[in-house]
Amino acid sequence: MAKKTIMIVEDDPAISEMLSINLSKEGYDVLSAGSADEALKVVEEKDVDFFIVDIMLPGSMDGFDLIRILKSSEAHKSTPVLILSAKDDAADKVAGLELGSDDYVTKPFNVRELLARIKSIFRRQTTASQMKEEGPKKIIAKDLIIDTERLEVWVRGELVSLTPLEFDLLVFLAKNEGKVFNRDVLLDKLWGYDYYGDTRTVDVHIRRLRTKIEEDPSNPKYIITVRGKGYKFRDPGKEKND
Amino acid sequence: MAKKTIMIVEDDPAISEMLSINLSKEGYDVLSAGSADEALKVVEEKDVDFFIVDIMLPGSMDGFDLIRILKSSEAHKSTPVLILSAKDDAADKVAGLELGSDDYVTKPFNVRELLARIKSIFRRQTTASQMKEEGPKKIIAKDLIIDTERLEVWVRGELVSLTPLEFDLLVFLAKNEGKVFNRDVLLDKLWGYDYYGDTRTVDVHIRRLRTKIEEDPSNPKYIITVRGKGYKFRDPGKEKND
DNA sequence: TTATATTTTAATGAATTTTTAAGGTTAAAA
DNA sequence: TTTTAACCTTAAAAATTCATTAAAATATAA
Repeated sequence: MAKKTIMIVEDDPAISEMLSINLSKEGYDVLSAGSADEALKVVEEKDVDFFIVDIMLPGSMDGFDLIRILKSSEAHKSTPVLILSAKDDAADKVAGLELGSDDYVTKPFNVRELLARIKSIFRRQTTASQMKEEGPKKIIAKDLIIDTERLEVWVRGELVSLTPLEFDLLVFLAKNEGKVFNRDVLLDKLWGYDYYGDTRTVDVHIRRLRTKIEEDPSNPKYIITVRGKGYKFRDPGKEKND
Repeated sequence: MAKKTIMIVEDDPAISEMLSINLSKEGYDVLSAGSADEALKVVEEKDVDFFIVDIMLPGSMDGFDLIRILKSSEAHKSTPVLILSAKDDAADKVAGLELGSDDYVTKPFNVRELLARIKSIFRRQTTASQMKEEGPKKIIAKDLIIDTERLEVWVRGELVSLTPLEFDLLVFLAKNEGKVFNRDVLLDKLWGYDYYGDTRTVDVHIRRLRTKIEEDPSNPKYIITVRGKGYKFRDPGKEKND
């Protein structure tokens, strides 16, 4: 059987090169691109059997856009795609899987594991469609409805407009109703491991979220502060502890 | 929380000192070494939680050698390492990443960013260890329910509000039901090894905890004083033993 | 590009938590 | 009984954490 060709689409040259070295060592042919545009150009000329795609890419297209284009092309509609991402965000993961990606790996990753996963994907390269459902499409908590499919949030019958970050934050907290998350965990989950900003930035987003979904933002019913520990989502409709 | 110790391995005293001052200001304990040899000596005697390593070092070993040795030791195989380098060389970066370093910063660097990166590396380290949650999510002792996920405590059907320290103290004692801890051990476990305050401060927190969870705080059922020895948690539901 | 929306930083004050300190109480030893 | 050491209790000082706002920086869309 001919050598398989793997394309890495990743803007960090260090990661790209490290992957390239390791994949070559494993016996794959490797192509690299630093952006989605570049990747599409290369794909025109070379045969690619597998894509490793970073979500965060420079330029007008991100990794999702690239995957969308690839999957809509005749040549690559069933070529495996593995997503690399800085954040372990369920929404991103779902989005990727819905686009037809085969795996989702969070940076920083273990190289051995990554190689194993690639091998495994090649092995079971049958009809993929093993999309695992992650939670309900709609989250309803009292007067709050979060539609994760339409990306809409309704409060007391009104559609409210959230920014992407606010939406992700709300969905993450709501999907883990009751569980307390400290700021560091939230930064990792929603901003990604390579976020170098201030931890207080979480507070500000919580505040803005509250002004949008709470009746009285200073006395929140949904997004609760657990002093010294973090924040949690509460469903005011549910009764006490069991 | 205990203070983290960062070791700087850098031969340029100007850079070393500048980093040292800034890291101290951020609340870290700082150790310095001017060569790999020196670093290895210090590591024998002191606990180090993070290494900042310059690649170009005087003597027979360079930064890569040092990292290789550290990573092969049991004590530091998973201690974070940040590489400082004068050249923004992809090959060096790759080599560093392959050795297991966590970040790579090129001189001259922005101090603010460096501090942020260190913080971020610590962040994902702690979140990684938080993943392996041990013990049950709920601790139940007679009329007392401790929910370690929601960070809630229920007493006789009522939700009581504890401060972070009170909560941690209660969880620690309850997880070790029956075992007696003296004040010094409690200070070590809950305040951190570098706490230099009064040992009586434990009494005060025990007192406040009792007023919140005990029916009669002066005749406690849950948090028992063992005179001359310390405190222990008891489950009044269980039968007594000698 | 400019304009607009979003995100981050920074700074203040308020509220809560933690520590200190000091006198009171209790239990065991002298 | 007296003494002593350990513990309890309370109040106030000190430190920390959070909410809030506005402005600066950044990203996105027109």
